[in-house]
Parts: sequence; structure tokens; C-alpha cells
Amino acid sequence: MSRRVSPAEGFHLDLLGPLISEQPVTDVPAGTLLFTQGEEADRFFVLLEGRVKLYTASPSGAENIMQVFGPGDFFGLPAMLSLKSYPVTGEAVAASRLIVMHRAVVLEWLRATPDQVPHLLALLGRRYERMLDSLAAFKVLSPRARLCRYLLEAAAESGPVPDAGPLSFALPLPAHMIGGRIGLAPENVSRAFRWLGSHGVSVSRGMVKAADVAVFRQMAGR
Amino acid sequence: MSRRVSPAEGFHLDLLGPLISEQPVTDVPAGTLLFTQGEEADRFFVLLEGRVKLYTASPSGAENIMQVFGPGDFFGLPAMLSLKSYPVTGEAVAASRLIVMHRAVVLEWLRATPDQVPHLLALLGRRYERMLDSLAAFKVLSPRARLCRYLLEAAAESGPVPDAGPLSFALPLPAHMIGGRIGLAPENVSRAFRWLGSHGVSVSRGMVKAADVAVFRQMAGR
DNA sequence: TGAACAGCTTGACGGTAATCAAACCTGGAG
DNA sequence: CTCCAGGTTTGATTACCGTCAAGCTGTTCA
Repeated sequence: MSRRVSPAEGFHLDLLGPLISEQPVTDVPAGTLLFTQGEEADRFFVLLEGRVKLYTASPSGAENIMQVFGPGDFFGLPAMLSLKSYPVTGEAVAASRLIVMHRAVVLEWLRATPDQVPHLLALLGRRYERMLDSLAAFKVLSPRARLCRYLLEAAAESGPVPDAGPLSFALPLPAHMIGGRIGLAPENVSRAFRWLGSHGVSVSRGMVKAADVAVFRQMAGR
Repeated sequence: MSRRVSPAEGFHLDLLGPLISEQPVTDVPAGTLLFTQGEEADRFFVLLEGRVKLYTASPSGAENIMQVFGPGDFFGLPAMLSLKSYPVTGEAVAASRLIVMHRAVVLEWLRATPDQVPHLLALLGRRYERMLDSLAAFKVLSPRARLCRYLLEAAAESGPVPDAGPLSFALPLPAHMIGGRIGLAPENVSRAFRWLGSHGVSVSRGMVKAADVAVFRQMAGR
């Protein structure tokens, strides 16, 4: 099964392609720490295969998942550009194949091909707006609504999602990680799934079957 | 009273200074819409005086305040760079003086002074991480804790904030807008303030007096 | 001076998620 | 096959916030 590159997070091969194609590929097993919170950010990553989560350690010790990336995504770029340290820790959730891009290489590339600068800026702009969108979701949407929003994203990751009608897809993450992403305790993720049952949605063994996707869209306000 | 430029959001005069100094200054009265959600983003703004809020209109009609900017801040830059439309509406909350930067001018500036590119990227990177920080706050912190976090920011805006000890400062925004920013209904902002009363904090007439700032820091986890 | 208004406060109520705790799978190791 | 550990589900309880509604206060304007 060939994974699709999600269009929203895609690294736009036409932009970064020439740059990354000259870099060596690294393979890491699940559980590998790629970088840790507070470490100097001198590189960013392009994920070719696998899955990586970015999280912060809250004072109470619970880990707070900020983002989860799949094949085709890049991460660590804003931190690298800001010339400071990583604000999060990056860990491979599954065995992953990725490309490590060091700052010096990127800066040299920008210097050599200045016509690419506007494209890189546009890339960063889009990334920023995605974040803004996430923030709005946390402000406005209830936890259940956020779950529906997440389910729509997860569904889109494995194929096109119709406006309405039945749909079935596999959850890309274990439930407790979904909880971390949408800010919901694992127990309540479970309860939210059960609640969805009364709306024509069944979840079992990581498979989601919805009688009508419109339920998700309405809940998530999309 | 001279307003301080908040270091975190500051536009870094040394970077943008030469660029903005050649642009005309615009004055607008309170309530002016600078740009609206969905409009093509062909410019960004540098705020010299006044206050501007960025908000989205939720389906139910309630406005969701995403960010509020003061003197020295810039906004609309990521949207402009992303080559798309503004994801939010920008409105002057108070009479404001600002500089409008059009995309063509910025791109020409980048072309002419390529050595500024890394600095602009760093600026965007920092902005992105601020957003990440906000997002974490919404995931991890309770509404009350978010209020304390906001109060710390507000205090920092009007002067240095000690690690502990008494502090008094003026709220830069009316209560209902604070609610919009931290995602709390106005009634509950009031209740949260009253709750703070039992922790040595009094709020009246837009003035906050805290017996010990450490209360805020502890609540906000900083 | 009084009316009108907006912003803030207070009250009551219901729904919902956090929390603590325990039971229940399910897959892997021995 | 059994045991074990992680992840998931369920239950009971509590606290909190959203909501609707009514009162309050200071300001503006006639």
C-alpha cells in the first residue's frame, strides 16, 4: 500500500525536491529521539516513511502531543530558522526514514537560488495558518467536535472524503495519542467514540465506520 | 506614558526599519476594518500606535478573537506570504497609526537585499513558535490558568515583572475581549477574577493589584 | 436631571469533561 | 499455556464552564 502525501502538510517536492535529493537518507527505529526540547535547533527533518510526534513535557510530567507527522511532511523548520532551540521534543513513533537538513545547507541553498525564497516564505505562511486553524479549533470547538475534526483529517489522509455518505477508514494513531493531539484524556476519547455510536458511527479495532460523513462535518463546523 | 515595544512581538526595527521607513503612515479611527476574512492577502501591516484585533466569525455569529496587537507589532505577514487570502478579519480596536506594506514592495526588497532573508525567516520562525506556545496553553491549561498567563503577559506589556512580590497594572483590554482571547465567556471572566480574590488578587476598574505575582506564575506554570 | 445604553456582575441550572479507580481485553514473552 | 504489561473500557464522583436571565453601575446624551 503506497502512502499518499497529504496535500496540506506536503513538502512540495517541486520546491524542496532539488534540495533534499542531494541529502543522505537516515533510517531510525521506533522510539528514537530525533531532537529534544531545549536542544539547539540547527537542522530540520523531512519525513519519507514512518511517523513522528512532537511533544512537550508538561510540569506534571504528562506529555503533550503538539503535532504528528507522516510521510511527506517536514518538521523543525521554524525552530531551525528562528535560530533558537527546539521548543518541543521529536520522537519517531514508528520506524521511520527521513532526511536531515542542516541549517548551513539550507542557507547556502537560499543564497544560491534566491528565486526560491518567495516559495519558501509561502510554505512557512501556509504552515503558520494551519497552526492558526488549530488554535481556533481549540478555542471554539468542544472536545467532541475536535474529535470529529480530527477524524475528518485522518480520513483524508487515507483517501478522498466525500461531502456526505458512508465512509470507513483506519485510525492512523492509537487512541491515547489521538487524545494527546486533541487535548482529551484517553478515557474521554473512548467515551466520545461511544457517544458517536448514537450518530451512526462505529469504532472498533482501529477501524472507523460512519454511516454518513456529514455527521463529522456538521460537528466540526466544516 | 510611552508604550514599550513588546520584545516577543516586536518588529525588530533593525530588520524592517529600513523597509518601513520609506512607506507612508496611515491613520485610522477605532472600528476600521483593515482587511476581512477571505479577502486576497496582498499586504501586511506594521502597527505604530493603537490596537488591532484579528478575529474570525464563527458559524454561530460570535466573534473569535485570535490575536490582539499593540504598538510595535506586525500582522498579516504570514497570510501575505502564503499567497492566499486572509484567514481572519483585522479591525482597529482603538484609533491607530500604521504602515501598510504591499507584497510587491516586500518581494522587491528581498530581491535587492538577499542578506536580509535569513533574518526575515528567523522572524517568522519566532512568530510560529509563539503560536505553538499559545496552542500548548489551550491544550494543557485550564481557563483560569490561561487567564493568569494572560495577566502575566498584560503586566509585562506595561513594565518589567518581578519573579515574586506585589504588582499592580492596568488591563490593556476590556474584560469581554480578554474573554475572547483566552476562550472564556465574559461571565466567566468575571467569575475567574472573583475567584482570584481568594488568592490575593483584586481587580476593579481595569486595575489589577496582586499581593504576589508568584500566584500567577504558579497557576500559569511559568 | 433623567433616560438610555453598554459593560460588568450575579444567580441558577444543566451538561460535560476531569479525575480516581478498577476491570477488561489483547498481544507478546517465557 | 500462562503470565504479564500496555492499552482500552467502564463506573462513580466532582468540579467546572456554558448558557439563559436578571440586576447593577457608570457614562453619554437629550
